[in-house]
Amino acid sequence: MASKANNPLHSNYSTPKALELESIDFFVRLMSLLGLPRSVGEIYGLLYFNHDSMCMEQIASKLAISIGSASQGLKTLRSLKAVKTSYVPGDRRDHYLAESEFRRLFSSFLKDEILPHLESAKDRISRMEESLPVENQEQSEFYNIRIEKLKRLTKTSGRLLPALAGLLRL
Amino acid sequence: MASKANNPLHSNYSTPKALELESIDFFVRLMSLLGLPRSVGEIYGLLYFNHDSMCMEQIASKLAISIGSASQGLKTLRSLKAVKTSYVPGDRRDHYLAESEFRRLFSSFLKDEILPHLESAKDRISRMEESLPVENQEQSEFYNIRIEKLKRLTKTSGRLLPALAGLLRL
DNA sequence: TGCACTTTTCATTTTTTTTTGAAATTAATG
DNA sequence: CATTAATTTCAAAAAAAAATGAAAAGTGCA
Repeated sequence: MASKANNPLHSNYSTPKALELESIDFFVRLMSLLGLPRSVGEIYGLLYFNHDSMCMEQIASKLAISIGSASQGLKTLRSLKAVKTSYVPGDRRDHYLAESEFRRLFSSFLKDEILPHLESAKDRISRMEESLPVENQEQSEFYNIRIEKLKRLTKTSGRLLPALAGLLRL
Repeated sequence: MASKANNPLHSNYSTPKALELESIDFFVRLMSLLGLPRSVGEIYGLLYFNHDSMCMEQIASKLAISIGSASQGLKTLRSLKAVKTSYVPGDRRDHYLAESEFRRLFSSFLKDEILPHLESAKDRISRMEESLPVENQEQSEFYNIRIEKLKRLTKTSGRLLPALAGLLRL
């Protein structure tokens, strides 16, 4: 414990409680908007205002969640590039810091969660075209217009979303 | 039934089964991406390739869902302006058609689901600023930078999202 | 290599969300 | 205005998602 006080890597400042709670609240809501579980938001919210890195056990006990949740949540955050690990000499545990560039988080999110759906949407639209009735003129017209709109939707999304992520240099 | 065959408002064309299934599949996934329940996607997917309007009972029985689900789902779709009702003479039931302009759907979605969160995020950030410690210089610096990033995130989102909805004139 | 510690995995439990369907409400018709 | 049809509501059931925690797997150090 004395070593921690002397270690320049540890500032020993603890986040003010009220700030920490607001932060957790903020990110729980944000992550839930992205369809991510509560625990992921809690972990990121906790790390976001923490000057020092934390190991998994600290995170779990501070948030009063299980180590299973913490492990899963950190895995998700790592895959989103929303946390980075920091090396702490003399400690073999992994230590985590929040990646405060949201752009990374959003662009990984787009890549992981949205783009795969866009891909499969294209396939689905192709299958729709194959299943169109050939006979009736008036009727085909209606179906073609609808399919055209779906194509525009996927095309526009495929262009707009990555551009959006790029704009988010916060 | 003979009256239906003679009624110009009813084209009597039924959507090809394969097309209908692909459509339902497509919109179930899309709606689920927006956090909306399966039944909402099913209903919209069914209506999207239907030339004629359908009443709630028809929708529920075609999709094999309860009338409770159908009622709830249509309520959601109405609030998103994703369906419109059409008047059918001599029938007191409501009849529904898909609104095929996705722009409406997305802009209502933004207004209903996203913007309220942005509002409350602003309040939360204000509270964070109030709970900052006044003492330590070095430490305040860190917190201020983080809070600044949150502000930029909410400001950028508040500008970008409505602009995005505008761009979606599909 | 073997030990001790750390992290991940995953079957089970808990919580949350969605669906159901019957009762209540609303609205149209004779 | 009473009857009947259509729709909504909502408590309960079912399904889906998330959290738990103990066992398994991984990892570094002596």
